[in-house]
Amino acid sequence: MTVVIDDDLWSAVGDPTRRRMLDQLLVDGGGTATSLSDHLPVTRQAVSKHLDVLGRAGLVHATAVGRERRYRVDDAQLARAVAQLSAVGATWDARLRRIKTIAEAIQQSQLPKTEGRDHA
Amino acid sequence: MTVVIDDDLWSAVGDPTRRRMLDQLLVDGGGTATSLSDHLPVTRQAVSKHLDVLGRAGLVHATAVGRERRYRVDDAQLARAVAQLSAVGATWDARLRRIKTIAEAIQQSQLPKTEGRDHA
DNA sequence: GTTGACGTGCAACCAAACGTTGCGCGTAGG
DNA sequence: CCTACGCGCAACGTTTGGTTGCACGTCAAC
Repeated sequence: MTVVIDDDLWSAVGDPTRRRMLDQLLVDGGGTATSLSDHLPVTRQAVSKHLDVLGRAGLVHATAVGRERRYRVDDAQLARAVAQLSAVGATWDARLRRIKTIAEAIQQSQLPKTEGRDHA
Repeated sequence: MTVVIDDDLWSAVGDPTRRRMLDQLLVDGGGTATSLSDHLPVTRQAVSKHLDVLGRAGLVHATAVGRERRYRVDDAQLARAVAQLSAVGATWDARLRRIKTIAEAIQQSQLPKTEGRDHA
């Protein structure tokens, strides 16, 4: 348990702008820094830097087309990212569920002494 | 579609240190800035600031106990965060699946003209 | 009660990340 | 040729994650 997390992938996906960029790239099936910035509240430069980050995380790949630089999402890598998101989510969900169960058990058995503190 | 995301929740959970703090708090059922910093590679001050961020996001609540400040995870809010994680994951997963399906369809029907570009 | 140790909060400071503007260069197209 | 578009680079400002140092309250032991 305590799923091994790729912090690079997480931080890449952690930024709201980058998430929207990925969304956009998925919907449009690809795009350039300029085309992405058209639909985002940030400048082309900012988008370009984000694309660089996403590229280093392996989430997107670029191909030069004339004077354009066209980016596409790396399906496999995004799938990995999604897997990690749901993994962490599942872990927390499990912990929450376990806590709730314990709480109910304590309430039922009426044990005012047991407080759930195991060690330091 | 395009699930509405609470950027405050996301960014709260986006930081690796904060994720570990939440993990720790869940496992131990609560803790203080000092106790958390013992198991983390950062100082008590840094942890304190993170606790502040988590507090503003509603993910933890503090109760003063003597000279200690004991923090506990807000189950409901963390559950919300988990929901958002899996929501985004599900969205991307769906898009990926759709793309893959389209790609296969194109390959099967052998249409060299259709390129999937709808508009700008 | 005094004294010391522990836990906190506040302030100053540093580095990295996100964002901006301005500039110069290559390339496509009238 | 010359305009306009798309891009990269550099300088700069601001927010964020992190550190150190210090002062204050509280618990406990003497």
